[in-house]
Amino acid sequence: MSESDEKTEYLDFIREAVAEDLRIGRFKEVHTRFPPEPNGWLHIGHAKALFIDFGVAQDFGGKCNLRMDDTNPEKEDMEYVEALQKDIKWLGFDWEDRLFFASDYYETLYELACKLIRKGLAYVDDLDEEQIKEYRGTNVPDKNNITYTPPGRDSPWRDRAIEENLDLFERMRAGEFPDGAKTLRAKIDMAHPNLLMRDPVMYRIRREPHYRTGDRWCIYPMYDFAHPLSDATEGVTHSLCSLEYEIHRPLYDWFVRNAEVFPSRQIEFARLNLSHTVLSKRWLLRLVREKRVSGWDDPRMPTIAGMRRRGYSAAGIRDFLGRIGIAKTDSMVDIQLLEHCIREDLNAHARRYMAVLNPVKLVIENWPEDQVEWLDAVNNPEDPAAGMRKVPFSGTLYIDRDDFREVPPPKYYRLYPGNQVRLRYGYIVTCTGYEKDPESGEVALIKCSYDPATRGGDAPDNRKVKGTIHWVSAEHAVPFTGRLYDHLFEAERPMEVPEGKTFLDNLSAHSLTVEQDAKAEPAVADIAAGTTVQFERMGYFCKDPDSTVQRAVFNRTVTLKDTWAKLEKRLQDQA
RNA sequence: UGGGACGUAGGCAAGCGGUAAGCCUCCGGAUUUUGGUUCCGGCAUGCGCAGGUUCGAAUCCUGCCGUCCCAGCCA
Repeated sequence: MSESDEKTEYLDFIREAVAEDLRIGRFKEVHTRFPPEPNGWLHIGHAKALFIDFGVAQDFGGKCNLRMDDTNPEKEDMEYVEALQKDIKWLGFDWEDRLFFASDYYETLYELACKLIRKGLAYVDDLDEEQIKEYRGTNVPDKNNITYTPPGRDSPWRDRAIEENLDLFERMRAGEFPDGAKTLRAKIDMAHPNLLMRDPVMYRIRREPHYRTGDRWCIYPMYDFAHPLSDATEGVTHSLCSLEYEIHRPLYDWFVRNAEVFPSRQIEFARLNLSHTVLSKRWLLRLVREKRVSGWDDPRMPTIAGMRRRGYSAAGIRDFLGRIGIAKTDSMVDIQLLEHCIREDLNAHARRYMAVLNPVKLVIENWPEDQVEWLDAVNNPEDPAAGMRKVPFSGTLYIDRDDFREVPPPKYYRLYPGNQVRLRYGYIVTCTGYEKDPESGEVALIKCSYDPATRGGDAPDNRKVKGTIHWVSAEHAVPFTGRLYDHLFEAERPMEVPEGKTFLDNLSAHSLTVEQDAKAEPAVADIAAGTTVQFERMGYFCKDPDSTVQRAVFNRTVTLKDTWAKLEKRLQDQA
């Protein structure tokens, strides 16, 4: 940025705060972290956090760590650690050699807990779960049966001697007490208006093997204690997290201050909500467990793995993340913005091919018998460097059923009896008739005549041909399965359901349509799994790993914008 | 109820006392061998509401209303 720039570049509120911290010398550098718990797959909501954590560090010349926030042995697994890394890497974020685990800090954390005990700021409590809740003074109904929050009461064990606490805590670690028998609590203020400050639990006893530390520990630190101190041991300057942790900040600061560690600053932003889907591990897990989708990487899932399989590009996702902004307002982003970003990226980079999803045969009656012509086709009109390819043309083709009508609706300018249309890169043809299957009543065959002077699609006489449709030569066609995906939920906000219903009732009935009989031009056979291409006029498609040598499977990533479909619907609604 | 936050267009989101950026959606129109792309144009006399301060308020003050979050030995 030159100094002559009148307008300073816009900084979101986090970058503004970070810049200020640097300016006043609160920190000398910027160091952030992305702290997932390895108990689920990464979704687009996490990607927003990733984008902020890594983005802020990068913008200020700092670093961002990847830290597995694994302090709960009941839910975490190495499988997730690996999946998480794969997805983060794929999205384009690089933590270099800084992959850390909160579980590596258990010893440090234990020492810090002892330090707090020695300072008289933590104690071993014998109260059980129910009692702790009761003493905390929450959810108490008053005489009018309205719940209110009276001040809590001190635990009878709150004033144990320091030596006794130290001894008990050591014995907790040594495994002398059964699960849940004792906890270590911070001694703060049982009358604090913020319930989190009413002597929060720091350690619980859980005899559960941890995926990394095995059975070395039977006590595990709680998030509120472990997180600020993990940040501190990594020298994290800015601990960025979502809004629901705002209320935890006083606690975060309390631990930092009293444990006398590096003073990381927590800043909260609004998490992402996306229309027509759900973004919570709990609900996504339920979709998987109840087999409403094929797995965490089902192309309909808002997981990164799902989007990758669907054909979304990392660049498109990153573009989206950059456009939604960062603020503290609870908001819900229209999924159409995501789709727009994906289309924009794919439009520039995806190769074009011709493929027919729902084929109907078209015969050119005046085509020389058995003749095949290999015509030139552009690979990507947005990118001349992508070059050209040859496409075989013959007298028997497939076209999409939707490109022919027995009686055309208003404004329809594709094929219908008497009308002419251009076969892309091929010839201009005129529909001379059609045949129907007597059983089904479906159109079985479309007859056309072609104009030999229009090879390649040009009209030498400059006649106006409004429609251009795609096609596939029948004898050269490569069969494939098309999986057409749509929004998982029809409702914009799937979680908003009437009494007695659940979000599962909002699941869309047509989030997946399978086309078993699709046909593509021969070049499609060479596409590698995982590659996203455009099937002209139909949309972007990604070759699925389920593909076999005999049969390719393509997932529809996203449709092209379809002005005609919109127009037709409007005309139908009017009628 | 107590505590913590947030309200600018259909959806996001700038704005930081000088007269409402931008993006998506939507609606027009031009170009087009993808009804795609691209390009032009339209879309808040108004910033949750009501008062107040000021020459001037989305920005400052007061009061109200609405929405979200917390009340796990989850993170």
